[in-house]
Amino acid sequence: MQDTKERIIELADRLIRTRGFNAFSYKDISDPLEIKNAAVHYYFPSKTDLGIAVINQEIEKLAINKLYWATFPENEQLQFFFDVFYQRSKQGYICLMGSLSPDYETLSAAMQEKVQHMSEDVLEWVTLCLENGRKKQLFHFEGDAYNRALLVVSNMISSLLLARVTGKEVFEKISNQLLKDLL
Amino acid sequence: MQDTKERIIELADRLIRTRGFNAFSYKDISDPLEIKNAAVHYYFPSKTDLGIAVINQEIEKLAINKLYWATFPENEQLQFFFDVFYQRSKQGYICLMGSLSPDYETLSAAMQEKVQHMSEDVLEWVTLCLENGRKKQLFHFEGDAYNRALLVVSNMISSLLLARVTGKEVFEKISNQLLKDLL
DNA sequence: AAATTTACTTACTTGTAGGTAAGTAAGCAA
DNA sequence: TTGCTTACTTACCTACAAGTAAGTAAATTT
Repeated sequence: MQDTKERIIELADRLIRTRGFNAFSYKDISDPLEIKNAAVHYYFPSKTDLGIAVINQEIEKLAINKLYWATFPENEQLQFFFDVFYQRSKQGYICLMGSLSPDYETLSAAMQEKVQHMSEDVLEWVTLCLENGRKKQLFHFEGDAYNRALLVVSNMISSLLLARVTGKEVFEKISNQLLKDLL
Repeated sequence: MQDTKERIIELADRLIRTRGFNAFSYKDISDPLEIKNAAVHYYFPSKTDLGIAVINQEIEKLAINKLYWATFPENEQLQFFFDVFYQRSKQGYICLMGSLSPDYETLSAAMQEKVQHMSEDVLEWVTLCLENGRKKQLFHFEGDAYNRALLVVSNMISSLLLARVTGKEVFEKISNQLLKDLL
């Protein structure tokens, strides 16, 4: 039953996005899955191990998406990217970066490294997407593509945060404004 | 010694910004101040009371700043606003919104309300600042001022988050890009 | 001078956190 | 069929979380 391991990661992912890494316990995982907390420790000896598994899964998901999106023009690629966040906003979830970066100082060195890795991955992809899109005249913006990518990523992260507090319509308002500025 | 109460709020504020609301305990406050944890409960019976006090202080600080800034032209007002965040980024602190919104679902109803209040306050001010600044031709942007304010606030929040993970230079890159787009 | 309030401390409680050691039933491998 | 591995459970531990009840010394009010 490798199934259990995947269900633990799945639930941990949801808990990190909804409550935060420091606000869920092994009990929050073992109870709904109807196993004992020691069973969670069996697969993930420490909470750090579990956190890392969740981040790794996210990094892999991005890698798969990147491959799939690569066949489309850059403006559509960026739209796909936004859609990932849009789906999350509808569920009331935030993204891993938005959840883990506030807790950054409380995370183990190993988790901090993974969080860094993930953010670099995302920023690198958005930078390339914007850069290539501009060359093809699909995007129009001034300045360094990396700086523009920072703006895009930054807005994705915190529009999910704001959406939770001030209402879900906020996400669409921010992403529409962002796109208008770029196209 | 009303002093103790203020020092508790001060330290709680720092802990919320550095570690997160769910990642500090009364011990983290009582130890450095060399008092007992019950002394913290004396001033703030529950953790929620303490959280609310911290948010209230922030709302008051903004109110004072708003009054002071009002005598300046809007582009300078916005620069002052950015500077508040810039100072935080240099300290490695994040803002209250960036810290409390990921934990939003785990907060008491009373704290959730306060967080909402704070975010509405900030958004209202930035919206007015942008709107008035545009009328005076100090800002140049397309679309609704509120949507643009969302973008500005959203970037302030998450540039502090990103700065923590990918380096402090990120804050300046984002805010410079933002200002360039507006001026 | 007596009563009350302020600003705490002492000493506790209950609950839960993350984690571990030892056991076990079922499956598979030699 | 014996032994090893997998996938857990049982039963526990230590640490600490938030919170409280009762006490107290000093200051303030009446």
